[in-house]
Amino acid sequence: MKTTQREMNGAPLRVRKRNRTRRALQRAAIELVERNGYQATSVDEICAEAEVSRSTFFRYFGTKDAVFQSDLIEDEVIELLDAPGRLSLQALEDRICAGFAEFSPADWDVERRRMHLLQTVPELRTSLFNEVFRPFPLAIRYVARMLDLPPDSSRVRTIAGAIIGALAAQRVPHDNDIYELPASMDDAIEMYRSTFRELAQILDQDRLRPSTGSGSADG
Amino acid sequence: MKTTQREMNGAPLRVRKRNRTRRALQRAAIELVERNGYQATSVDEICAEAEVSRSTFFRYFGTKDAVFQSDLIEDEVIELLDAPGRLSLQALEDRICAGFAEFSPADWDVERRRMHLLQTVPELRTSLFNEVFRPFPLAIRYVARMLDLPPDSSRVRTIAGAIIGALAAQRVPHDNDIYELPASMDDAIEMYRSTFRELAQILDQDRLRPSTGSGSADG
DNA sequence: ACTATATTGACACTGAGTACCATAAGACTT
DNA sequence: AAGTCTTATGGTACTCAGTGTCAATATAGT
Repeated sequence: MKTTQREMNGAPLRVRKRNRTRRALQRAAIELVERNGYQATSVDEICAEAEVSRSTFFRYFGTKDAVFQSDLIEDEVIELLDAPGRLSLQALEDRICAGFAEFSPADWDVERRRMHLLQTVPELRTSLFNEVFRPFPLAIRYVARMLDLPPDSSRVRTIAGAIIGALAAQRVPHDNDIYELPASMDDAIEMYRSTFRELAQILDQDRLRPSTGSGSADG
Repeated sequence: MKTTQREMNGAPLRVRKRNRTRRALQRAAIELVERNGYQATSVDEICAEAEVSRSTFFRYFGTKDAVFQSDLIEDEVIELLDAPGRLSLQALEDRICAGFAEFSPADWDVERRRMHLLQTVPELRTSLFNEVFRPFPLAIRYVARMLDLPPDSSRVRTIAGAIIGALAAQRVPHDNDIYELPASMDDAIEMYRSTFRELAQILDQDRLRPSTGSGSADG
């Protein structure tokens, strides 16, 4: 048996404390910015609210806006999408939605408020960009495998871009509108599935593979 | 006649000086960052190189990274796309490419180096994001008019997102690849046209309009 | 209890961005 | 050509984000 001092709850105390500090900072940051705005909230105030020192903040999050980046998704999704298996738009949809299923309701609440901030606070556009385009290489690989084409081919980039763009379109504000995330996870999943249905409709799936002779110049 | 002190060259001296200062700062910034990197280049150094004061820099560009944002495109393109006329993917392509035609070769050289920085310097991802999604509201309006659907409909968002995404895919780096802009404007235009051809192929244009009865739930 | 290591807090420093004011330079008037 | 209004510029002083270092503390394993 390896467990020496660790409590029964899975992870060792150090790790649990680390996670607690991390979440405390994230929650404090979100609440303060919701209340007072992004500019008006200094890192010092966030630290005071979370009861840790300035140094600690920057040790956890390299920058002020990093505290608003999600750390829930992605890692599992990446494994999920790179894993072997059936390759199709439908399978892609299923795998993405499966990723959501791991959210706890509490996580989802934080996630919603966080996303709301990303959309409304201009200074956080960077984070929004990262979240939108982080899946891009992933999409490239997936589409390339799906169509059995090289990942750097023009067609693969275009299709992957179209898919990412269509999904992002649900999250990127245009003009001054903002798009609230759905209240429940189930609604969120339904939103994604709905987008995929749209996508499946507008894509000419019979012609996704190159029709051998279109002679595209491949910039 | 309104011209009193102004020289013969069109714009008044003030405006010409302003443009000169602006371009001097942009050129200095690009050259310094190309040489020493983004972090290692301070605003003070850029000012020294361009021979203006710090205050002036921030009066021209609110932030350090704003000096790397393009001010050549967009305004004309917006008018171009919002203008009445034939509405189709082909027309969209033509109008976008027409926007490029206004670049001078010197402009294009700066533009290429600028875009290269945007792709390689992580700190400039924000700018890249802005450039990529600035046309988004425009695309929404255009697609809505093209399909005669309300701009906030789910289908319009999805299609506009797919178009923007496909175009952006040519410019957004994935993994560690970077994508050089074509050396000549003509090549650039050809790259865009090529992407539009791909897009036209993968989109099922017969089904872009809602087929009256697909009953999509519209998140 | 003892030791090694991870975590934290405090301090000092650089650079981005803001506010304010005095001055210089362009634009228009007579 | 001088006078005046307006706008662009430079300088100073300030706040806050972000980095580096070091000593102090808390935890894990023995």
